Amino acid sequence: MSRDDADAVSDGDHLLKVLGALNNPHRLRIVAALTHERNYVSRLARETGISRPLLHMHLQRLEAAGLVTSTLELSDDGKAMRFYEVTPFVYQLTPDSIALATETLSRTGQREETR
Amino acid sequence: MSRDDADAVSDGDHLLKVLGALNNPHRLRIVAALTHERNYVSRLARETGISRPLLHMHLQRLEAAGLVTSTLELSDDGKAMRFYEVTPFVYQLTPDSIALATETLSRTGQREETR
DNA sequence: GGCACGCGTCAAGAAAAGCTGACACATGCC
DNA sequence: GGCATGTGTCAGCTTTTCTTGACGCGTGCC
Repeated sequence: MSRDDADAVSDGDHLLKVLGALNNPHRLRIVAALTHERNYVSRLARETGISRPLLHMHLQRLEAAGLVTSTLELSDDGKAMRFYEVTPFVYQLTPDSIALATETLSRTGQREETR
Repeated sequence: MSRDDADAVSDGDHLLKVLGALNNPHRLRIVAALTHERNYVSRLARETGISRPLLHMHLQRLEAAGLVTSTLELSDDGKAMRFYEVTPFVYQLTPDSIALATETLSRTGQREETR
């Protein structure tokens, strides 16, 4: 992760990405589930009732926004498993923090891509 | 608006609506602009470079989420003008606050409609 | 080998969000 | 009247986002 100043959002594009990552009921549930315990995708899929391909995509979105992280681990019986866990993020949303973040927002409707 | 406990989000559906309202560069700019000064739509449209129909729609979304409010006023020369201003909202986004809000989230992918 | 369980990806359809260009209405001013 | 400025709405197109149903790959176990 490249940012430690989690509070007071300073980068508009990043804020937008976080908002986009959180703007979905499934993803909120996923964050909630991972807050209780780290988990690997197949199990998380079963517990949340989300299909694997879909869950995969949602996790990607969350990870791209830096809200969760993943690590590939090997279970006792040799299976590769990807574990996800939430990062301890803190974002304060107020008119002022938004006004501030807006100053560092790239042009108009430009959907930012951090490839 | 029906909620005064702006901090600590407790209602999942409401949180989702706020996130959705903020998840857009134009709307962030609008909030920022209104933070500096209240404004009426036509002028705001000129200043932000957003077309009126579009701005209108964005303002509706923001208002529906309770982030801005509007009042219809009459200018000196008798024209009806709709003024918008931001509400002093405060939302804290953390894994825990989200986990909490998730408990009061309506079924799965159900996009809430507060008609 | 066949089955269970993990990982991941792709194509394609369905649904939601974003945006534009009319259009309608009202008032004040020259 | 004609023009400027304000309000609002609607139809329809474009772009994103969401979602599902195949696939492919690998390992351990009976």
